[in-house]
Amino acid sequence: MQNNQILLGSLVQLLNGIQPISKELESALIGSFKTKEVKKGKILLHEKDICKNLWFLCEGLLRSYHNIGDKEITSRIMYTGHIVISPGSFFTQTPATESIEALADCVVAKLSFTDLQDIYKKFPEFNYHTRLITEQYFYKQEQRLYMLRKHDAAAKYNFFLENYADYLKDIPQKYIASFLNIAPETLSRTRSKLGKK
Amino acid sequence: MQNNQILLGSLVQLLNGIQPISKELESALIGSFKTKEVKKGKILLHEKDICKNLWFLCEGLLRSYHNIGDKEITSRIMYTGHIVISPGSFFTQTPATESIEALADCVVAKLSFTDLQDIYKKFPEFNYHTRLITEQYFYKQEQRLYMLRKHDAAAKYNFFLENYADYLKDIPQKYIASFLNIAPETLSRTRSKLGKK
DNA sequence: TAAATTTATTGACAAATGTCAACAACGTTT
DNA sequence: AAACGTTGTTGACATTTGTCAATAAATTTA
Repeated sequence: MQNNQILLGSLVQLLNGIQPISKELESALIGSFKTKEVKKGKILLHEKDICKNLWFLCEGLLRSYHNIGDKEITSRIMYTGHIVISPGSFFTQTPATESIEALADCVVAKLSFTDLQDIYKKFPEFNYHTRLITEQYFYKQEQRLYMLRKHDAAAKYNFFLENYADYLKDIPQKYIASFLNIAPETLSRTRSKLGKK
Repeated sequence: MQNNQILLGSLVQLLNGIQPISKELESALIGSFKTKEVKKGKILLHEKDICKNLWFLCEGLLRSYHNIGDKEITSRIMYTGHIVISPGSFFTQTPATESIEALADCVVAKLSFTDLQDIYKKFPEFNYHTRLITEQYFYKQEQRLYMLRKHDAAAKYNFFLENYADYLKDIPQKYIASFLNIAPETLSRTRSKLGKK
């Protein structure tokens, strides 16, 4: 395992891009994150557990999913550079209604909810950074909402291609299908109509 | 028009509930908001305009909508007590891809983007409040995402009943239908099957 | 209040997607 | 390489929802 400084480089860069952070905040963050490997297929967060950590996805690919009836529905797909939480559960520290699974071997850096609160206390200016990041994720989420209101399967799949093309080959189609809210068979047919893009 | 202090009472209460705000911040906020009436049918924000204001909905009912092809799609329904913006447009000060319309006579208090930035500068602790509010709205939005992935029209309409029952009679059915991503005819039939709840 | 306009309902039908089943392709393990 | 389990594809068909049209109901305007 490489050291935190290197693995968290892009996170620090992201924060500095919003507003330069002090050396003190930077080292508090780097000191609080614990990096670890998560193998493909492993579950990072189990439904009904409280999401006690925030993860920075240094490298890899994740999906979140929940169950409706007997069906498993993929709600988000998260790739390198993402900040990962189960929003409802993390924000309110209540049991999660979704699980998070590694779709590839990952390196994640985790920060506990309580350590994060300590950082907010010591460095209130950090609220500015996370406000802007939350705003960004909010907007991204809104775009997924628009996608789901698109008329037909082809339009939804095109949204996927525009936004997740780089990860296409690493995500099993059945997960893409449930992410787009269509049956796997429909996705298969849609793809062959569109010429297997 | 009543004075700001009264109309913004519930906003101040909301903020104090997160963390008590100083008298200075409170009066800066009350001084920066401008209240006005918006009549039913009026457009608060036009698509392609930049969302230069944040509104606090003191009283009334709003919807946001955008066009896909020749269809108008209602994306959000906002009622008394909501903080209202077009997220993508307000956060980045770029043209909006949606419009916001009054579904009833409203009283709104508006705060310009620049005045808000001034408040952030003078009262950096305010980032804490807005971070938590953004987190809350984020979570609400996620629930709408879940709703759209529900199987059938009845499940979607039940979500609506659970979350917007109080406003049922004030929202034309065609808007509810597009909010749920179903045809108005389908909603009409679904309602009669469920017994006109 | 009456007329005009918009919205909601209902029926008939078309189209898209879901479901079930069989089989093929792929990946993993041995 | 063979055997296994999983995933993806394809066909047949059922189901749901969308579309179009006619009418009724409600709302707005004159």
